[in-house]
Amino acid sequence: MFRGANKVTLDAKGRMAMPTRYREHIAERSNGRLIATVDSSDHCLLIYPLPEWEEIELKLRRLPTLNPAVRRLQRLMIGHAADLELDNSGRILVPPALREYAGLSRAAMLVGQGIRFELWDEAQWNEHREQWLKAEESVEELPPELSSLSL
Amino acid sequence: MFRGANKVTLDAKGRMAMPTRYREHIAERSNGRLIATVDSSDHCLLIYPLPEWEEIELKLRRLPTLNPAVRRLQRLMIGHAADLELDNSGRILVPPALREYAGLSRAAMLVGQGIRFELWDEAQWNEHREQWLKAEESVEELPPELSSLSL
DNA sequence: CGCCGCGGTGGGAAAAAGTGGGAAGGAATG
DNA sequence: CATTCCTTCCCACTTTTTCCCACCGCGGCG
Repeated sequence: MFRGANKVTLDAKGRMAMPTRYREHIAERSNGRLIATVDSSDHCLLIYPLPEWEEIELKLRRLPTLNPAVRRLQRLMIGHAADLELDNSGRILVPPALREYAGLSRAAMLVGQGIRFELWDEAQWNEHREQWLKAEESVEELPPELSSLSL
Repeated sequence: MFRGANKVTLDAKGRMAMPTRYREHIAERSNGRLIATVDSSDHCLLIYPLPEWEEIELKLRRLPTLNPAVRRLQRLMIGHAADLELDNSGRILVPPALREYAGLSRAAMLVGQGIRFELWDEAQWNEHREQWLKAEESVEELPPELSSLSL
């Protein structure tokens, strides 16, 4: 499982060094193969080991093609998915189109989220983080999914 | 499986280079033979390897012929299907009628969607993409197919 | 306090992919 | 039957991408 927020940098060619503590797990889980795609609700990227992504893709493809909401989600997620591979130095090359979508320049945050990572531009990550904290403070009514949660 | 968005160009003769990473799969799956047809709901083209298309065509032909919506879909999809073949340089020649339907000039996007590709005029792809993203932001009520999805 | 090693970073060279042009073959029309 | 136009195939050039190597900095250990 991937956890924790890591400060990472993208070099001029768009390469990002995967923090070493994840490399072994990725290597044995998926032979160094990852999939990056866009997050449809925030301007950040989602990065999955290949096997995990394939399950997601299957779920998406099984949905009815002629439903507009389904089609939209398929186009965004499958349509923007890029194959990535760890190179000999443990880096991945983030394609220009995805970099642009997430507003990635040099300073970025790689955030572990269980089966996947999220990759944020560092400044945007910090902004959103502030907002999430504020939102939690001023919560009055919890949605039913959360009201019975024990943490 | 096909995924990801690829910037491609149609040259003056209407030829499009298939990105190399897909070529091998297409070559062994269908011997380089593809079918292009129109998308009935958006002005883009759908491109299938021949075996996949044949299944789709079968599904379409099995539907009740007297239903007007069925008839319409059959006429659009089967009626516009064109045989394509990868040439020695890995390019396909997109017929003028289909180019016109999708408003294709020079800059285009080839978008992997599982068993098929979608081919969009680049400008139109970008416009639609903006709209889809906006729609995702302002989602209030998820359709039942999506409400329990975990990605 | 210094040296050794690993992780991170950058740049350069070789290979491959994309693009365009040209020539040859075939079909259609006058 | 000949000429012209269109299509298809092939070759060569340019640009991009990928792979590899070297350097730098920090941290740990002797």
